[in-house]
Amino acid sequence: MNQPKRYLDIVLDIRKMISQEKIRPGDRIPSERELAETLKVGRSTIREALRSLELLGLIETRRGEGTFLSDHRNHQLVEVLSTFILQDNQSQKDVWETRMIHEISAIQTICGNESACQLPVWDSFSKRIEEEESFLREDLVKEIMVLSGNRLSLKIWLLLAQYSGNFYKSRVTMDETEMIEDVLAAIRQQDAEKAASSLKIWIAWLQKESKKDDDDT
Amino acid sequence: MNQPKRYLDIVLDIRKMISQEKIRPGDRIPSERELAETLKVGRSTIREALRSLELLGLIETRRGEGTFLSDHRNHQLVEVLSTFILQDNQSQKDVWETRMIHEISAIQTICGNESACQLPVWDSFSKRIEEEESFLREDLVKEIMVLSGNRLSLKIWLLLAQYSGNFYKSRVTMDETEMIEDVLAAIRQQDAEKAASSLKIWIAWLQKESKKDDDDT
DNA sequence: GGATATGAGTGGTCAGACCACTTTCAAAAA
DNA sequence: TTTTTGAAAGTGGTCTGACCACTCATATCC
Repeated sequence: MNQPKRYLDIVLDIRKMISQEKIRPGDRIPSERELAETLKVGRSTIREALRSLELLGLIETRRGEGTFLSDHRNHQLVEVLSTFILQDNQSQKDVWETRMIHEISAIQTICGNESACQLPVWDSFSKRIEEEESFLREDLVKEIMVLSGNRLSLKIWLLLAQYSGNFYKSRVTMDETEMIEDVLAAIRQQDAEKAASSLKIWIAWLQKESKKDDDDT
Repeated sequence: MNQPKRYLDIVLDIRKMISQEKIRPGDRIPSERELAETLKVGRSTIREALRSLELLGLIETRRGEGTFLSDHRNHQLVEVLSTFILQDNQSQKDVWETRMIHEISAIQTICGNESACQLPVWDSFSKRIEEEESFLREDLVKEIMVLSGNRLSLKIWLLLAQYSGNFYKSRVTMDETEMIEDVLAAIRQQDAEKAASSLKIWIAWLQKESKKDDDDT
């Protein structure tokens, strides 16, 4: 009789307890020793359940204080999973493409928002280009991702950026200033269509250059 | 000095070990006692790390046999998470939106591929609608995701689908057959523009209905 | 040769012991 | 009286050692 794992029951018990006791995000949940006693299991079993929930970002533990129901702002789950998922050598192409999916969607979202398009940030990038004061490629794209307002998409994007090699984290060169200006101009004009296509062109160029770098290595 | 949790290090250590030893899905990973000795920590700490990974569906344990690397398809994550996480309106919205980003991108990719658009799968869905033989919403969208050819995007989508509640996993109703037919028709015509907008309309409707369900609960 | 018993190895669970840390609150100092 | 101090209680973090239940390979017996 291969009985189901205790710690999984505990996970459900804790969930039930939380809903019954009306514990809200940020509230403290009973201590490990307390739970062990009321649920009539060993403390280590309780801990296995709690550690699982913690890795999922559902609870938060502070030594000396207790265990708290998380307000699940942090999906650290995604991070852990991705490091596992991406390790089976997914083609670099998929990473670039997927990151681009998020970037294109973000820039289109922004173009639908007038106030976002008229932010001084965009002018500041243009100015830096004019004055030949370089900046990180990532900074510009990150601005777009943040302003899109989708925090989950931003998280995924940040993750993907890590897997895209160092190229994305380096500075813009003279060769690409024109493409970047196209993107910035499209944003100012709130032209979602043009913004998307300009961004695509830039990213495609970046990907090609990035590949060159890889071959050198 | 509030040092970081040991078990989190262990999670990373195990991941490193997996990639270094070239352990593939289905393979056995070292026993708990072995890991405890080589990583120089107590067995209970190892277990906390392993239990976490198990809840994520990354590993699978069989009493008397050992611990095995899973092919990350596990479900129990779904139930636990869906009941816990995402009462937060904003993050729920983000999940839907992000999933849609991937879906729209996938359908556009497909429309650029003639052979994919003329697959008999699409007709089979149409036929089932005509004959009022229902099917799972997820099945149709999953087909789109798979055919897009981006495995990373597919994996992220699968993850997000787990967070999206049960609604996506239920069957299509009469109310939405027209919207679905629009999508299928656009695919057949390889009209990326129309396919994207039709899909958007359907998803928006789904999201609204899903919300109704939540309110009832 | 085939059925059976045994033992080694594995995960599952528990109890108890420290440790490091935080909070609390009463006693001591101002 | 007010402030400071510090001891105690409570918490999570970790380790150890001990069983249990189970699987599997091997040896043993018919």
